[in-house]
This record gives sequence, C-alpha cells and structure tokens, in this order.
Amino acid sequence: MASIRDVAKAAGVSLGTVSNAINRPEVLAPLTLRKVQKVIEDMGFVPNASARNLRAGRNRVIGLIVPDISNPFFTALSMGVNDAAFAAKYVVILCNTDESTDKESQYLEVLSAQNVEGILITPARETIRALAKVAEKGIRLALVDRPALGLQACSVAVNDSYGGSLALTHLHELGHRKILLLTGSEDIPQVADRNTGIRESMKEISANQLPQIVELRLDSMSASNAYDAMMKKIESGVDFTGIICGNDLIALGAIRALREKNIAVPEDVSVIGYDDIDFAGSANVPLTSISQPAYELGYAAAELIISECENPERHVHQRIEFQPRLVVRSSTAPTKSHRANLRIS
Amino acid sequence: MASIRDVAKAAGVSLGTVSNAINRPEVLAPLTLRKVQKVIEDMGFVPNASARNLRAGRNRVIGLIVPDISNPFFTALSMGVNDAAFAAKYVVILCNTDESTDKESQYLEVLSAQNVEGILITPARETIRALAKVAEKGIRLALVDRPALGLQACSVAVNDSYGGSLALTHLHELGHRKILLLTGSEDIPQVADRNTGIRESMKEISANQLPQIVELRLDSMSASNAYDAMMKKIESGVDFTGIICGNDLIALGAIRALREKNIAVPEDVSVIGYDDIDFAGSANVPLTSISQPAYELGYAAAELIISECENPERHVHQRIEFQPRLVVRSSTAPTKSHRANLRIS
DNA sequence: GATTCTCCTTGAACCGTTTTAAGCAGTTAG
DNA sequence: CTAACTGCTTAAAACGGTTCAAGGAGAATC
Repeated sequence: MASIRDVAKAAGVSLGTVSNAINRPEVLAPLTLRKVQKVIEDMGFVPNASARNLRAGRNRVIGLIVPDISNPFFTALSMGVNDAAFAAKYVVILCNTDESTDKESQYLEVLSAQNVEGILITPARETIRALAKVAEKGIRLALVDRPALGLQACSVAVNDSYGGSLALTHLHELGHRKILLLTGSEDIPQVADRNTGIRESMKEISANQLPQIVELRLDSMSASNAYDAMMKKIESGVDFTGIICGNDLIALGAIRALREKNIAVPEDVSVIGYDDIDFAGSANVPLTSISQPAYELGYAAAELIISECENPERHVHQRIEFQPRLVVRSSTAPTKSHRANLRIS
Repeated sequence: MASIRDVAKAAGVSLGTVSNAINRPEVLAPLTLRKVQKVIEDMGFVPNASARNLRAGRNRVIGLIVPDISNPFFTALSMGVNDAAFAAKYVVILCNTDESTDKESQYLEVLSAQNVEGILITPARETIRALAKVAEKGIRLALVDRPALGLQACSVAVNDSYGGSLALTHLHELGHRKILLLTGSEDIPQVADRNTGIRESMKEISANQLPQIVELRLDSMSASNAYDAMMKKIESGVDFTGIICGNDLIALGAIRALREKNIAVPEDVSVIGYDDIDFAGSANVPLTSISQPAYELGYAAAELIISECENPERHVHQRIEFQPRLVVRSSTAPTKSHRANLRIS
C-alpha cells in the first residue's frame, strides 16, 4: 500500500507538499501541483482514512440504527440516508436492531467505538438514557421518525398524530363504528402518537356516531405475527367492520388471515395500513394506507446531521416535520349499512 | 474525550499497561488489571478506533455493495450479512449502487479509503478490473451471488443455471410452448447464468415439444420498468403464454400490466418470478417463483470474509453454492390446450 | 551470595496523515 | 545595500493507540 511518503519520494517533494496537493491545492505552485497529482494518479494512491481521521478528528462516517430494515419503510428511509451521505462523500454504517433495545444499545456502543461522526436513530422504545450517554461523548445525534424529547438533537418526523387521525376519519366517514386497532406496543412512540391522533379526532365526532375501538397489541410489527394474532382474534368472534393497522405489513398479514377465514376485504371488513410501502399497490387487495415520505425523511435526516458535522458551531438543532397522506385503494369500503343509508338519503 | 494517556495517569501506570489491560488482559498481574479496568470504567473510556486501526491495520469494518437494497432479495441478504457481522463484533457499511457501475467504483474507492477489512460485493456488471485494483491494495473480497471468475476470492452463490432450468421446466411441463423471457441485461452474470440454464434444459426437450423463446431485456430490473415494457409489448401483440421473469419485482410489474390489459393471470398467461421475496405470497396474484436463500447467502458470505480477516494465513478461498427451489403458487397454470390434452388422455 | 529464571511493567518506536512554524529564494521598498 | 515582503516548500510535531525489546524485582537454583 502506497503511503504519502512514497508519493513524496516519487515526486521528489516533501510529504507536506503532497498533503497540500490533496487538501489545499491552491497554496502550491501550479507546476508542483500538477507533478504531484500525476504521481498520485499513477500510483493509485488513496489517503488512509484512519490516519486522516486520527489527525483531523473526522472520518466521514455516520451510523444509522433502525428497528427493522426488512420493513420497506425503513428500506426506503435508509436509501434516502445513503444517497444524501453519498452526495456529501460520507458513508453509512447500517445497524438493524430487530426492535430489541439490547441490540440497540450494543450498536450504540459499537458505533461510538468506531468514532462515527453522527448517529441517525429511530429508537425502538424509550432509550433516552443510552442516547444521552452517547451524546455526552460528543457524538452528534439525530432522531428519525421521532421527536427529540429533551435531547439536544435534531429530529425529522412525520406527523403521526395527524396520520392516526386520517385513518380514523377515513373509516368513520365510510360508516365504520366498530374498529379494531391492530398495532404495536404503546412504548413505540409512533404507535402512541397515532393513538393520540385517533383519540383526538374522536373528540370531533358527535356522540351518537362515536365509533367503538378495540385494541390488539402485537409484540412485533411483522406480517406473520399479525397473521397469527388475527387468526386467533377471528376465532373468538368478528366484532368489528374496520381495522386500522400499525403498518402495511400488519395489514397484509391481517388480510391473509381474513381471506383464509373467508371474510371478504373490503366487503365484510375494511383494512387500512400505514406507511404505503411500494407493494401496497400490488398487494392481494391493493391496500388503502397512510403514505409517509420515507425516502425524503431519510434524506433530510442525513443532510441535517451531516451539516451539523461539517459546521458544528453554526448549527442550530431543528425539527423537520413531514405530513402524511391518505392513499385510498381497494381495502377499504363503506359498510353495508352505510351503503344502504346512502341509497336512502 | 479521555485518551489512553489520561487513563494511565489516573491509574498510576504506564500507557502500555493500559493498552495491555484492554487487549491482552492475561499478561497483567490481576491486581493491576483490576485497578486499570476500574479507571477505564469510571472514566467511560472508549479506545479511539482510528488510532487503533492506524496502528493495527484492523478496524472490524466490512463493506457491503449491492445493486438495489430496495429489492427484498438484497434486503434479506443484507440482514444476513449484518447479523453475521454483529455476532463477530464487526460492523457493516452498506453501499447501494442503483445498478450503476460508476457508483460501484466510487464506493469501492470510498471503502478502500476507509480501510475496511473486507468487501462483500454483488457486482452489477463486469467490473473485474476495479475489483482487482481493490484486491491489490490488500482488501479482502468476497463475491456474493456471483462466481469469483479468476479473482483470488471467496464466493457465495446460488446455482442460477439450475434456477433458470427450474423455471423453464416448470412452464414446459405446464404445456407452454411460447415463452417470453423478461429479464435484465445479459451483462449481469446472474441473468446470463439463468439463460444458460434455460438453454441447457432446452436440449433435454424433444424437438417436437421445443418451446419458442422470445427475449425482452430491461435496462433496470424494477417493477415500474417492467410495467412500462410490458405495456408496450402487449400493444404489439401477445404471442406467448408464459413469462419467465428476471426477478419478482419484474413479475409484479408485468402482472400489473397484464391485468390492466385484461389478460388473466394465470388463465391466459402464466408468470414465474425469481427470488421468492417475502411479498410474493401476498401479491395480487400469489407468485410462482424460484426461491433463493437470500438471508443465508448473506450470512455465509459475511462469515467467510470475517474468517478470512481473522485468520488470513490459515484461510483458503472457497465457493459456497446454494440450490434454488421452485415455489409454485397461483401465477402459473397449465395452458388451455394442455388441460384439454390431459382430459383426453 | 551470585546466577538464572519468571513475571510484570515500562519506555520508545511506529502507523500515515494534517498542520504550523520556520526557511529559502527572489522581489520590492527604503 | 539592507530590510521587509511574497510565494512556496519543508521539517517536525502532533493525533491516540499497539507492540516489542529491555529493565526490574523477587523467587528459585547452584
């Protein structure tokens, strides 16, 4: 491996001059510059990042910690992060926690040992303490899809409360009065926020139209888990006409269970997902969902943290909020009685 | 940020002793060891990875370069890599090339500047030269889903030729004699290998049953691209009863186009995908597909390269090959004439 | 009591950069 | 003619670890 010394020797200049050729070409005499550049080119010299980082205290690496990369929402998000990082010549270490707080804190430690410049994280649960510890070490943080809750950090999020409200309002307008909420643990802030949104929009509904809501919490927000839970639920009776799901994967799992039990979607039961993943449109029953700009979320978050890294003193923490959007497809429909009512009126 | 010198001073020992406490605890007197460990604990000291790497030439980082992380096949693969790396206390830098050779070589350079210990790559096209250059710099390589072609490197792959053969044989057995091959550029080795497999199994078919194959090559193996191409193709006439797709996303895009043109799948046209992504089962028309053990592929590849990094002298390059598997769902069916024949006989 | 052996600990060299103060040659100003 | 300045280049000091030869203190051997 060629080092800067080898280049210097080959070019007949001092090592400092080579360094200048790389980092501050403007201070060199044009002739020297060209000579050195040629040698660099010829030898295929690439500066050693570790040495560089050691000296400069920077390494152009950021970490991204997500709960489940196989969830297309996070895949899209991570692509946004990667692209923004690439554009700024940064590199991303991807960490997948499987929604385990244990793995999350282990990754936090690994990343801090790696001396990454910043960490983008979608905390699985309440892990403020572990985060605060990392922040103490001078590693910059940005929270993705989650408010900064007292931490000195940027955050990028989707207005989940509004998203929950969108879902409920949609089902309500279609006449649904018995709604199943199929979601994850309330420890997950997004889940909690959406529930808040749902409750808030309940307040705006007149008492005689008030829907009744039953909650079913899943340990893990995966399709297979949702399928299992749903199968059980159906066996113990279908006392709902609409389902609001914590994400699209849950919705897909639920729909699979409903179909197997010969319950038609959306004729018998309407299902609404969340995230609007790429597949939502080409699913079995094309999914009505709440669309979140996942890629943009990731891109914005990466830009934020990189700008903080590049310019720490000028940086002010900020919160960027994206608005979710209702995408109506075929998995939701008016209830039978609602259709009848419409016909009458 | 505390350095090893601060720890040494606080513990009243030399800096070398602290280093030993961290890396070779067995050489220290138990008393000294405990004393130093306590100080490390108290100060929350974390060794600087750059300095460590600079000196030791190791950093427990590997790079993973994939053409399209939003493709669930690669998402699963990357989870396998991540999990294997995590288990070995390694960390993964994920690079997504969008199938661009340009981006690929840029990432190769970035990773080599970062001094990663190894690179796992699924080359988008023929990029042996760029790879050889990296290998020259002493960075270990392993090829994923692709043979090592003359490079001194491990490789992990699925028997693509057999996969192609599976697909063709399946359609052939269902009576299909006019088959559309909807795939990516033949520059992509996987594509080429599957085509080879298809050709080989053609040889085993008696001449009077020989299917006729038309190829349609896509620039990019995405659903939307397949949709567009398929729409055009249909408009110029449907002279096929079966489609073999380069991957499941292509299959989904194609099916969407077929449905929009009121061509029933599988009644009018059978479609077979490749990869058997999670979503294949809950698609619009549950997809018949060739299943590849993506997660295992990634896991095996990461284990291979990590073992090479840990034990370079004892390591011998090897090639692990997984076998694909046909998963029959609802997107393929016998042709009408084949059904008639069956009834007669 | 001197010599050898063990077991720990230490000091110093080194990894490959960036950075800064100093040096040098030629120009300009006084 | 000297002094100050300009424009480049250079040597040397970090950065924070790892590693290894060498040293020191006891214990064991002769």
